[in-house]
Amino acid sequence: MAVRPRLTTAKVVDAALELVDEQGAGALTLAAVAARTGVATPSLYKHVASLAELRGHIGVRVIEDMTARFTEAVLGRSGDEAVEALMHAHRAYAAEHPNRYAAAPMDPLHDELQRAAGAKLMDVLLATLRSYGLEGSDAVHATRRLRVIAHGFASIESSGGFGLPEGLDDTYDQLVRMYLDDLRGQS
Amino acid sequence: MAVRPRLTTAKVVDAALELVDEQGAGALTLAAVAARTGVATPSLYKHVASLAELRGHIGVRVIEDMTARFTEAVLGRSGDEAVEALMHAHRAYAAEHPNRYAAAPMDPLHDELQRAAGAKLMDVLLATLRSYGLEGSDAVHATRRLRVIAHGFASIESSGGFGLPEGLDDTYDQLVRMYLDDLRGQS
DNA sequence: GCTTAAAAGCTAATATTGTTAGCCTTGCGT
DNA sequence: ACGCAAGGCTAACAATATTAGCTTTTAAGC
Repeated sequence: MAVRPRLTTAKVVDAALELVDEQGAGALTLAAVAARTGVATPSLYKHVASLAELRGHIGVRVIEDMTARFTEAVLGRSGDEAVEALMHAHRAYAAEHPNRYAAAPMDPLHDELQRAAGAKLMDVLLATLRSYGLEGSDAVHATRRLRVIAHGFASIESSGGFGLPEGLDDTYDQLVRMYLDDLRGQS
Repeated sequence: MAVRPRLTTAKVVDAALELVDEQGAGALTLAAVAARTGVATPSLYKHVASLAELRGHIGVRVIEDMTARFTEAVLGRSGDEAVEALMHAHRAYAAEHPNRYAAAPMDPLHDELQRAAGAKLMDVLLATLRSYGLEGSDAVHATRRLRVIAHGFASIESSGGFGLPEGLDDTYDQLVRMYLDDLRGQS
């Protein structure tokens, strides 16, 4: 055989994400990833310690992707405009990759990679709220409220929990406005 | 008479829920349920069509439980008081059974049982908002916003996604107040 | 009271998956 | 040129979901 294009952990995660996007988290199996990467199943263990660890990598990747998207959305904006852009970027990501979003765990606390990725995401949220001049625990609470709304909506929408998608844009706009009003009133 | 304590679908679901509560959704296996019910694994198929169907039953049960709790919480109250009671009941249920809550799907659309259970839950939400005099799509949007907040918070809290639990009561109170203010302002 | 048929259990068997062990080859560093 | 580690492979094992078919119990009808 010629020079084989060697596999890497990143490529394994790529294939796994494709699989999840296309067929849902339940279809994430080492056998399927192996088939997609053109390799025998046990060979994957040279790049990934276990299926559980692969899931962890997926979580990290999703958080990193979201961080990148949110950062881009927020660049050059501040105040309400930035918060709106951030929240719409959140919804857009979940809408583009519903299975992936549903698969990513909300508790990135299992290993150091996840913790670090989660911390970076949190930094973007905090920075986005910076112009509101929130201090200490006020900033923490405001960040949590933002997460609750963005994740709550994305979670329900991406799993089809709203039933008919009719008027969902309006619902989300109302949520964004509610949050902004609250930020203002809280002062 | 109960010459022999026969197994029933409900008892299988009971055992499955215990298992999920104690060891998480990942530990839900037919073998484990069989062990807990004192029966050989294949015998479970006399009461449940498949593991997937068992998961569906679990979803229905969770929705029914929540409906009962919410109904009780809301009885004899109206307006802001009712909404507060409902939202706190939601959080309490998820906090008492975090694994179960995380395991229950947000899209009860797979079979008729799930759809019916979901509709009943929705009826309670709509009834709770009745005293605000919302009509048509306004009521739909208000219900959705309520779900987003309650589920978003419960989802993150039950999976440990908030990190330190410090001040979570305050965060939730702020969310409840934000929603009530929004309901008022929307009028 | 006896018969019988379905309900509910069991064992055996199969396919799929995660995982480990051990071998073989390739290509890079020296 | 050569050795060795990285990265692939096959074989093997345990656990699981699921199916098939047998046996026993239960309850109902006569």
